[in-house]
Amino acid sequence: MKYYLTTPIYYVNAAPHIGHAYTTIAADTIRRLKRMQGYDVVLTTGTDEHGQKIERAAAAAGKSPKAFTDLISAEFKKQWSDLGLHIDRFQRTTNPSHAAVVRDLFERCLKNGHIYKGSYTGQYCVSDELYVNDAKPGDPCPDCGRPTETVTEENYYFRLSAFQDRLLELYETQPDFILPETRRNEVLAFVKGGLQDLSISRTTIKWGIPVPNEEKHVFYVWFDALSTYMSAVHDEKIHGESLWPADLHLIGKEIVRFHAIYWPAFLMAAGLPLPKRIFAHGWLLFENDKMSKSRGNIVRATPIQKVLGTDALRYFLMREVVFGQDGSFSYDALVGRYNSDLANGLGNLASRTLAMITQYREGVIPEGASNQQIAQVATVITETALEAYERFEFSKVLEAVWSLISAVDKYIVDNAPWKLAKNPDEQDRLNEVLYTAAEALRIATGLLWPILPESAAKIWAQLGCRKPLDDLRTAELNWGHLEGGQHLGIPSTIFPRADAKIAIPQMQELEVAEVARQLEILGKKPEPPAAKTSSDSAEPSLAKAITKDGFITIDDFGKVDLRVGLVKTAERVKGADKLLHLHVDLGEAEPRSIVAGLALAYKPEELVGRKVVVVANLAPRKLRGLESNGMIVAASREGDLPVLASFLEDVPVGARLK
RNA sequence: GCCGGUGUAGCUCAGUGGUUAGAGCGACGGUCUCAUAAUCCGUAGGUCGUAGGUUCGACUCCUACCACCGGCACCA
Repeated sequence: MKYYLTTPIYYVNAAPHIGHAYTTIAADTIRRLKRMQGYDVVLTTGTDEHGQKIERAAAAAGKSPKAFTDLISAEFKKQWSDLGLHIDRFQRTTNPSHAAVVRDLFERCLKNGHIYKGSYTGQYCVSDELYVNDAKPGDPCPDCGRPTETVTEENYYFRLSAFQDRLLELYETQPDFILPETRRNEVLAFVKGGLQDLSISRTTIKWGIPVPNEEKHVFYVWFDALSTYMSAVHDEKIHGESLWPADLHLIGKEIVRFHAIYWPAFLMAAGLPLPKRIFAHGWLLFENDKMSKSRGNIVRATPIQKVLGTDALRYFLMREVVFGQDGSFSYDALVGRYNSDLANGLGNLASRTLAMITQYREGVIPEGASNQQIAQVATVITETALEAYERFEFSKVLEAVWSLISAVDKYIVDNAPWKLAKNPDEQDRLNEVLYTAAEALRIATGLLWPILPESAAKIWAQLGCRKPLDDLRTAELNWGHLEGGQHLGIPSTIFPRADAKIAIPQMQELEVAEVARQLEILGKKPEPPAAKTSSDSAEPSLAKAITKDGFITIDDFGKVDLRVGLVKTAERVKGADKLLHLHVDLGEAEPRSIVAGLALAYKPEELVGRKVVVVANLAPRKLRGLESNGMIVAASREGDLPVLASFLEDVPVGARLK
């Protein structure tokens, strides 16, 4: 039986970080689990390399798109190999074999009448390659906040609207198509709300896969990217069984819609088999904050690996985070888990068990009976762990295995083999204790292999087991498979205790170096995180006004009429979380009516009587039916609340800023 | 605004209509000595978000409210 699973293909506008690693580590774990269950497993990952954003990033780095994406794609590939992840296929959207599959998917949909040509005039966000319906010229992008550009484009459209019923039927008949259930409910709500046709081509972009028989069109990112799941295993078979459809798409929760709605609809339209399951995991937070570029709190995997080892990272991610929910990363918690669970728990049990067999039995695992209670415990726990694995409940798997570890620790103390060793009449009992401990350790190690492949292999070898863990099958986790008479391997410490005071600064230093290295590869100069936002976000749409040197002229600035205003009234706008309706005195005949998105940051009463900076000559517009004549100036960073510009000294109402 | 989720010991979480609400980690005390100053044993007195209600009895059921999170809408 084959089992085909995928990670998302990662967008090469950023270098790999712990979030990418989280998904891919989980995929590697599932891959090993399925392997242990006897499947012929294939795991695919890759890189998503097309789009205007990449074109621009490449240009900024002084490289051709191809050279740029080659470089970053190689970074991802290297990251997985550094982390010891077993990747079977690494697919790139720039791979020629991929383009053929995309065109084929398109032509099938076209032939079946699910694609038509239409045209779109409106606002477009270059950064997200997103059409922003209902936006006006100059409006910012709903997603990233960067200014949108006005475009008129002829596009190919996918008739997504026609698939509402079939999608709902899919979710109905296959309740576990989307997991966890909260994600399924969200998708259901979204689809029930009605689906709009989807534009699947772009003429504004050159860097992409050309649409068949078209000069100007290239495929839109999702039509292109999702197809890698098929192109990576195109027409491949294992023992006569086709790899497609995928058994599992492992994704992050931010891309559920594309995988659970668009992708099955594309495949239905093309008359191709659908993937069997989509599992969306949660986000990794940094000390309960969202990790983001603008906060500068993104963590990389490599520094952790270098200081504590890959398995420490894998263990932490799988144990601390409930798979499917958001979880939080911190260096303290990482080192805490490492020391208390890995060093004191698993590592120490291996160490004491092997040491005793070495000292008392010259490194040979004794023959004879084993303790029935421990055997029973091991059997039950193995069952529990395998069931939890089946549901991808990795933290429960680990809890179960650790309860076996503590049962064995207790058993050892209760039986005090060091006392038995001194008594010639107790040699049989000593054999029993040593064998029991070793066999329990073997089973725990086998169960842990999918999550801790490196350390499991070490313990396995130290136990003297020869068979590669990759060939271990779940049936061999039954009690009693350990051979008496087997010679131990060479002992070594698996998880040396870490001193948090040393390890954490070490990781943080390596982190700084890694960030610098990645920035260099991306062709960006290292700069302090706080300064990054402005250069990042401003460039696209100001391009026309900005001169070659990146400066505007005094005349350009003069066009903006900034005035000091006094807030006279402020109230919340009904039905909008973020909006406040203000009346602001600019020294004119009447206070101006201005609607501002400040409600999350300020209470209405905090604003009344406050002096603010107003863009006085902004074109009027209506928001929620309220006239807005101007804009309140506030400092804002992506993901943060706005902070009003204000004055330390008193200034008269109506004064111009220049 | 609509829909959904969460709120339990310092931290991470489990939990059931009913005697004194649990686990792991951390902390403190003790113990063994095979072991990575590890193990093992003992100790932790937390208004089970707030306020009501149903009930003989609620942490567990209902209602309202608060906080946080997510989706959608709105908006930026």
